[in-house]
This record gives sequence, structure tokens and C-alpha cells, in this order.
Amino acid sequence: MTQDSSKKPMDAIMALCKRRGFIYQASEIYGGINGFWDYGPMGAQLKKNLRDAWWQDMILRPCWGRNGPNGKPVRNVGLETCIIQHPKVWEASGHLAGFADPMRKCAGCGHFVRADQLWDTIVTASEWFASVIQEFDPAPEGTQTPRLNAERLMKWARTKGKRLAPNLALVRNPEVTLSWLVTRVNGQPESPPEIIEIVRHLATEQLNVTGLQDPCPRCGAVLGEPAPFKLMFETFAGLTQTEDNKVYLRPETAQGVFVQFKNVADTTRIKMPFGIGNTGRSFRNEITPRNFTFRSREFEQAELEFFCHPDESLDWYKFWRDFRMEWWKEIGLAGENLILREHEKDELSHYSQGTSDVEYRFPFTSPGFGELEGIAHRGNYDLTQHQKVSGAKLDFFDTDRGEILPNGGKKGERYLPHCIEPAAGLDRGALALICEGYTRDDSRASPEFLKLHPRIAPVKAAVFPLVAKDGMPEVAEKLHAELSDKFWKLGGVEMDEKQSIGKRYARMDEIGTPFCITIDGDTMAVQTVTVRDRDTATQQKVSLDKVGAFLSEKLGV
RNA sequence: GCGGGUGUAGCUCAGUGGUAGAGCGUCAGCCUUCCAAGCUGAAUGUCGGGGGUUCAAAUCCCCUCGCCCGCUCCA
Repeated sequence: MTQDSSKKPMDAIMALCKRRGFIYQASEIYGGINGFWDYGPMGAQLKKNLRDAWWQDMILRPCWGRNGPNGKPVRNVGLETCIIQHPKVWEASGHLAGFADPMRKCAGCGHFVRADQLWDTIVTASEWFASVIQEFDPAPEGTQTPRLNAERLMKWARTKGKRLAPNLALVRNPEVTLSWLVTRVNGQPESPPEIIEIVRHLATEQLNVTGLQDPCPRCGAVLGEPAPFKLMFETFAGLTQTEDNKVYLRPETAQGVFVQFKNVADTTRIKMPFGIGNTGRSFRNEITPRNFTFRSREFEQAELEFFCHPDESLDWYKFWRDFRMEWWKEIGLAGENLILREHEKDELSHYSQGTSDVEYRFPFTSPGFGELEGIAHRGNYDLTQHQKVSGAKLDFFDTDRGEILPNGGKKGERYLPHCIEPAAGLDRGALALICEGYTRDDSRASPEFLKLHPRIAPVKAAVFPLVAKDGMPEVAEKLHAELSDKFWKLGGVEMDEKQSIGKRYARMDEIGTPFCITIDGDTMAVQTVTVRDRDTATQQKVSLDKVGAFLSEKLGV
């Protein structure tokens, strides 16, 4: 039973991350830079362990060697693609269009509105619009447009309007604003204004100077001109910073995989179904980077694009969804703070037959959850798009399918594979593991500690001489050398003889070291050491010459 | 982007116009036979940054940056 993460103070977790070298603010001595974080020595190792665990369990030995829904071992290969791709990649994927919606900024309250959804938003979601529309008299028989009632509008402007739409022209200067509107209505009785035109009038004070204006759905102030809202980072490949040389930092690693799908299929003898995994940095100009490292502008993803025959795709989708959930549990997020959430139909992309999120209840999202990984059924959307935009043929000739030929072989089938995409956020994963592991127990001598899974812990073990005399440091030194030789590839093995034993335990508890090995009087007499367990603070005796084997077993190697 | 809060040592924070502090941590020495123990000593500050007011600014004013919370946004 894990502790509810909402009870964990985020401040204390952030302080520990800084204090013990897990996470630092990027460019801190310059005042920091919004949306960017660095990892200290402990954090770098933790994140590497997480990335390695993913690579091992997804690429080197997919799904711990278990079979997929087709009854055969899961086959995945690795790939490493560039952060900067040909600009057309983002055109094909839809990011260029989708990431650059024209937005209009409100001059009054700073609110951003999507230009193409402005009127929809005003009619359905604007509080002041909902209020002011009631001040019109009902539309006369046979017409759509409600009738203007200047008196009621004037009253609204002086009462409710002041509260709901303080920056609306009608509220700021009702006489002038209304006079323009009345002039319009009376001037062209044969074509009464539609509702949109009326509302634009309400937002316009100096019609002859500015023309009709559009109001902010929130405060009524005049909206600025539509401007592209760029969520992709741009830079230039080439010395001249011209439009021709403009390139983008990738907002996701997946597209690199789709673009190289054909090469991988053609050059590795791998057979359908199979996955291609890619880890690496991605960049998004988040509107509001917040919540520590949760929403960073530079972040790392671990994505698998799993390709299969369309007929099998739903089975694979379910398989990956369930396995990824199991995987996060295995490395330490077992408990109520982790959920698998299947997207509702209306949340799905038009091409998707299913998407699930693995979500963690972070202290700062609690009682809600934040996304750790999304598992999406992408159909053949991406390959279709790249095929269309690049002109390359990306379909796959599957020799395991088709009718059986007289010679016993199969005829084969050509198709555009479907893709299941489990896409994990490594920084979010690292943060979740730290939050989940963070524990405070005031009854302990070392109240704060990180319950990290041994596979994830940056330091695997520490060796202490109980006291720095009587030959203990020498024995400890020797044991430390032996254990380092054996386990250095997994992470640190530390040795510490300074200060009291309690402080040394406490330090190791805070960085989540699962085992501390103490050389004591018994070591000198009967060749045993004391192994202390981080989570329970209990101790057990182990033979000096069995410590390596003991740790091997505990660390699962 | 708006609103609220906040920023002083590695961490937590005190310091409201007059010599920059405490606790913890860190480091060194002594002591110490299992849990941040004790003793002695030491190091560590652009008081987030810039400008202004003042004889004098961590403190007052303006601008700016970061972080946290609530909105908003989240392809």
C-alpha cells in the first residue's frame, strides 16, 4: 500500500532534489530560464537508469521475453533519429499546421483566443454575451435577428455589463457605441444586422476610425489581429537565416521513426509485426511551463512505434496498453497513484481507434492525475501522410500472409501497416518515481527517504566502516573495490567513513540507496557484515565473502 | 496572459531604512562499536537581476526574471 501522493509536500520534494543533486534549475546563476531544468549527478543517473530500463525491456528483451497476442515473441528494434528533420516532415505530420493556430490576443486581459473559433467561443462560452443577449427583444415573426432595445442595453451597460465585460465598448462608452448601432439599424431597415454584426458593434467605439471590432469573450475588450501561435521551436540550418533555411526542433520523436520505417524494414530482415523504439529530446513551446519538471519546454521521450497488420492492430493496442501499465508498476509506481485511463470517444483523434494514458497522481495534480505515457492506436495515419507528402512508397510486403502457393510458400500481402504508439515521458517518469519514492516518517532517525526501486536508484549500495579505526576502513576499502568492480555498470557503489554512522545512513536514505553495508566488530571477529535495508531500517548479518552474491540477488542481476 | 504568493548561505527561514543572521547541512580535527549523537573549529552571500529615492536600501519606489498556487492554455 503506497502513501497517497497528495499528502506529500511538493516543496519538500523539490528541496530534496536540489539538496542532493537530483534536479537543478537550468541556468540558475543567470536567474533561471522558464521551462528548462537540469539534472544533477543523482538525477542524471536516475534518469539514465530509467531510460536503460525502458531500452532493455522494450528493445533488448521486449516485454521481458513474453509473447505478443499473435503467440510469438515480441520483436522490437532501436533507432536514433535527428532532432532536426526535413521541414516537410512536420508539414506531413500535421504539426506545422496544428502547432501554429492563429491566435488573437486580448488587449484588455491578455487572454488568447483561437481566431477560427472566436465566434463559436463567444456564443457558447462567453458569460457577458450570454447576459447581454437577453436584453434584446425577441426576434419578430419570420426573422432570425432579435430586436434592439436601446434602453435595456444602456441599463445593462451600467449594471451587469460593468461586472461581466468591463472592457466592452458598450460598457465603457454606452452612448456613442449605441448611437452607431442605432444608426446602422435605422439606416438600412431592409437588411437588419445579424447577431455577429450586432456584437461587433457592441465592441466598437470609434466605428469611423477603426471599423468594426471583435470583442474578447472574457472581458469584452478589443481583440488584436490574428497572429500565428508557434508551439514548435524554430531555427535555421545554414548560415543565412532565410525562410528557405528554416527548420524546426522536433516536438516528438515519433516522426523520425515513421520517416525511417522503410529503411528499417528493408535493411534489418525484421518481419511484421515489429516495433521501432527511439528515445531522445523533444521541444515544445508550452504556453505555461509549470509544475517543476512536469511541463518542460525541452524534455525526453521514449517512444515505440509498433507496426502490424490492420486486422491485428486492436489486439496489439490492448497488449501494449496493458504491458506499459504493468511496466511502470514493475519499476516502482505500484499503487493507487497510478491509473490507466482510456480516452473517451470524443477525445480521440479522428484517425485513432483508441488511446489510453498511463497517469500518475503527482502531489501537484492531486486529486487529479498527470500523463506519464500515452498509448495511441494511430492507424496508418502517419505512414499515409508521409507517403502522400514525400511521394515514397511506404507499404510493406508481408511474406507471411496471403494464400498458400503450390510450392508451399505464401503468396504474400502488400499493405500499409497500422501503428500502435506507446510514448512515455522520461522526465515525467523520473519525477513520478521521485514523488512516489519520497517518504517522510518522523519516527525514524532519518525521517526523509526515497524508496526507489533498486533498478532505478542512482547509488546501489554504500560501504561504511562502523568506526574509522581498528582496521575497519581497510576492510571496507577492499569490499568497496570488490563491489564497485562487480556493479559499476548499474550505478554507483559508495564508500563513506566520515562522521557518525547515523548521518551516513541518513544521507544514503535521501538519495534512495537501497542497501548500506557496515563493517563492524563482528566483521573483524567472524567475517560478517551488517546489511541495512533502506525502507525498513532493519539489519541482517551477511558473510563478508557473500556480500557480492547477496547484492546480485537483490539487484536482480 | 491574468490574479495571488514568493525570492536572503547547499536546505529551511528570521531580519520593515543604520555593521547581513539562525538552525540544519557541508568540511576539518577529536571522540564514537549502528541510526542526522557529542565537543572544537572552519568555509560558504551578485540579499533573484537592473534602475531610482536616500547621508545610508535586504528593507521604500519603478522595471524585469525565476519559482509556487488559482484561472487560462495544453496541437
